Amino acid sequence: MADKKKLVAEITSMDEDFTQWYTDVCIKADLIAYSHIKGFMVIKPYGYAIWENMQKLLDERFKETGVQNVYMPLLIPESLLRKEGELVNGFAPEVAWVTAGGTEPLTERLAIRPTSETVFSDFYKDDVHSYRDLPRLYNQWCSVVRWEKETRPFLRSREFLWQEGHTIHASKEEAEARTQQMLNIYADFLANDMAIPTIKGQKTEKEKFAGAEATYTVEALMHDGRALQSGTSHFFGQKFAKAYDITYTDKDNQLKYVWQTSWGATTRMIGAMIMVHGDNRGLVIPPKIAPIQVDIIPIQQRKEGVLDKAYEIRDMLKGFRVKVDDTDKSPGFKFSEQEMRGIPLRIEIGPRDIENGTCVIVRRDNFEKKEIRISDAAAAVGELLKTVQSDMLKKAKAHLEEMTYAAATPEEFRARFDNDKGDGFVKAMWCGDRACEDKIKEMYGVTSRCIPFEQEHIAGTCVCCGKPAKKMVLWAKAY
RNA sequence: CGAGGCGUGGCUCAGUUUGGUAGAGCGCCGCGUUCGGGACGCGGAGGCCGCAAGUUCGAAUCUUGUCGCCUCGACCA
Repeated sequence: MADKKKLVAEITSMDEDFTQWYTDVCIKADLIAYSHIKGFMVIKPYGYAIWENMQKLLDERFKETGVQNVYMPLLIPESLLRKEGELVNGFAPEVAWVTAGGTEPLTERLAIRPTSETVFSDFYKDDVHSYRDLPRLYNQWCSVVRWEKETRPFLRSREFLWQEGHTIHASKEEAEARTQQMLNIYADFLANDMAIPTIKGQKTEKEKFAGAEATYTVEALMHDGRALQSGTSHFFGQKFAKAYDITYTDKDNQLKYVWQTSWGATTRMIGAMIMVHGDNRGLVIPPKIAPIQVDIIPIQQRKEGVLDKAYEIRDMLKGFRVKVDDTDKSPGFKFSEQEMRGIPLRIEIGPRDIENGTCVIVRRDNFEKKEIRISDAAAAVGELLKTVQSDMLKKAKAHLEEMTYAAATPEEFRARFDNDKGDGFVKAMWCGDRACEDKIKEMYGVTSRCIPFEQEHIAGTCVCCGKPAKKMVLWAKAY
């Protein structure tokens, strides 16, 4: 098509410059605007609607497991933050501080929460007295601030929206089970709602959360072959319980420390959605979280009856999220905009169709186009949205598998990573030494993403040092 | 925090070398014609040239300082 170049002129091709493509999509799809402070972005209505849908679907899953929502203070006194050493050390470089109230300097400076383990712990300390009070399954939806050096929309902003669940339990087993349960919820949500397949596993000592005893993660693979941590769940053991003195009296009248977990997922998942599903025309949103699922575009809308028919079709599609684009832009403009915004289905309706009693329906994910009877619209849309949703997951799964390699030897490992291309996940054996992890990162810019739950035997020796290997690790360049 | 780049209508930028009446395209507003892949005509609105101090008769342009943004590294959801 002669106009093809012009059509996509506003979005940089992802093959040409993936980073620029990503930024272009964020802006052109109307998700965000930059603010005047580095790392703080405006999430526009369309972007926020995506987040709201994600929140709703996640929140439902949480609540099904007994989780309750709460809200905790934004500010944390420095003394409170400092009670658990590892957490402070982990976050110290990126904490933002409040040092004055009005015109008066504060006697103790206050941290803007980078995460709320300390606040929850401090609260639980007085809130829980008996085994009858356990478990506590609290979650909050809020924003946190971490003063990152380099920032990118959704992937790494200084303020980001998330949920943080913080639970306390009477037994170690129960807390560990909760950690796994929440990780499974993330994996399930990502696969079934966001159409993003992930690899589940445990973080190494080097990569685990500051203060955690064990950190579990779901790792997704972006279109450019880089990994993105898309949800984490931590088992804290009794570390915070001891630092913050969270005790309860058990059935046997003994004073005991609680067992604790936390788990979080962020607006970063929107970045994952963009980079997993997007293409050179822009965003592609999975139907279950798309703010608009069907965009009805009238052709020659000023002709008698066209707009009426468009509204009529909209009314037939009750139960779906439908928009009629009745602005006076040209149809070509509307097509491009619908594609840029990743709306899963487009219905074209013009005088020609009306005469035949048909309309044209086009899929965003693969541009497949077909003519259907207007009377069949509701059934066809319902069917197609399901198909698009599952096809998107299939496609993403195929990409993940295609981009996952096994490296048995240092040479094979090098061959995958010692260049700008050929990223992806690499499964390789590891001896368990931090030194090898550090060395691999230094040599290739590659980090251990996780020790997958589903272990395979790739080789007998470590891919770095050649000593006997303990675990198979999933390696990748990461965002 | 290191290295580079950039601050001029909403956006992308020209103008800065050589100081002399603030420009273009896109977008926006109005009217009309269009409409099956980013339409067109006519009319219109919109700028303390990031901020501050200096040099000068005169500064978007020169000097100094300062603030901010972008990209890439080290650190991180």
